[in-house]
Amino acid sequence: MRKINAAIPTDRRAERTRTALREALKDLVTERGWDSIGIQDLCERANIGRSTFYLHYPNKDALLQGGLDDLQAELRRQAHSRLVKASAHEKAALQFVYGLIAHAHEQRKLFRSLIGRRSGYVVQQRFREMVIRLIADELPVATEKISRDATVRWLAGALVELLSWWVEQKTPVSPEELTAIFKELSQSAR
Amino acid sequence: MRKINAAIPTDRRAERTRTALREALKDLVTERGWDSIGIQDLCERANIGRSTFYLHYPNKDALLQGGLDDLQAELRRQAHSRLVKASAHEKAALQFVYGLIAHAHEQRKLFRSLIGRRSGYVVQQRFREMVIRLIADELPVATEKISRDATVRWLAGALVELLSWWVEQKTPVSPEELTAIFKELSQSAR
DNA sequence: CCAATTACAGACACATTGTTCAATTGTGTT
DNA sequence: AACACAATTGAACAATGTGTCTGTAATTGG
Repeated sequence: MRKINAAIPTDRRAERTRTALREALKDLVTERGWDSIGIQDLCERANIGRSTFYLHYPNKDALLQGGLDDLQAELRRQAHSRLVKASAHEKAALQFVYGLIAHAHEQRKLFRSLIGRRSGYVVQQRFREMVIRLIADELPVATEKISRDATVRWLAGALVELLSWWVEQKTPVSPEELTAIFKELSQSAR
Repeated sequence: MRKINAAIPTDRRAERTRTALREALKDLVTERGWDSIGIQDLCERANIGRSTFYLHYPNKDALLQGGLDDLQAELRRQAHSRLVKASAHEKAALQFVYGLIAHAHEQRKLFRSLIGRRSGYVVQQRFREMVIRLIADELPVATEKISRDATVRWLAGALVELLSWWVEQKTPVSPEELTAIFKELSQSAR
């Protein structure tokens, strides 16, 4: 293993290289999914020497890590702002759900690659973990006999899978409809 | 690609190599997860020549698929026999759920590697597809406005994720309890 | 401007994959 | 038991990808 300067890049070149790589990753994931992408491809797309890649990241996964952190941060921001704007009686749980769905709608192609059939393990896994965290934050504390953890996981799995179905759908279901469907189906969790 | 005789093997040797390979897969997945397993490893563990592998399966995935197909068939059989024995008022759908959960309970370690955090993308994907197929078969035809496909995916995602949670749990929840939890949570789908 | 950092191309050893082939062994059948 | 046939084997092969290391050139921050 080599020493990686994964900390805050001060040099403009490093900055450029990294953003170029992230853009390339996003593009390629959108086009071809995760698994078929090699480091070669990334570097070519990013116009970067292959050996340069290893100066920044030890492998593909490490590169992905950063990108998903960004996505998660954005989703959290969205969820929060929507929550603030929501009227009082709308302040039910799972407000972020619509935010997530809307976001998936806007970036349909990206999400198709993120959670669709062609995506890769790391991506799906991280995405699901993210949704689990989001739900864990927003789900009201259960008083029933069913374990809260179990409910969270159950709900997250359902949401992610439903999203993955939706994103590959050809006939359009509106984000509002999908949100309604999900809430209708998942009402037992309240 | 090569021609694969995936049909019913009449020759004992073929039979033996296949079961040996499946056993090896099961063992290795349990020990090391999916990703780190190479075809080399499989053959060594199964005591099989590497070129022999390709006479039966084109790649790792195909081997896995075969195993999962068996599991699916077995679960279907179980579900059917349960359904026959069930009393009239018990004849709810999704009879296979308990079978799946019980199976996961018996082979906890295997399932942990199959659908747990350390598993690989292909495995999770194939497993989920299997569950989707099972649910699609057993879910009563919906008459409501919610798309049946959506419901199926929603339910499958929930079940798989719940299983994945359960299998990594330390404090024991019994298979019966888990089945109850799942049905309780998912009752909106009826 | 200068010293330090970063990028680069190319080459290297290494691992893995999937294919081919001739020779050998095991099987089902008669 | 003998036969024809199917499966297995090990070895060799090209192709691909990975991670490392080099010397050199370019860019940067101070």
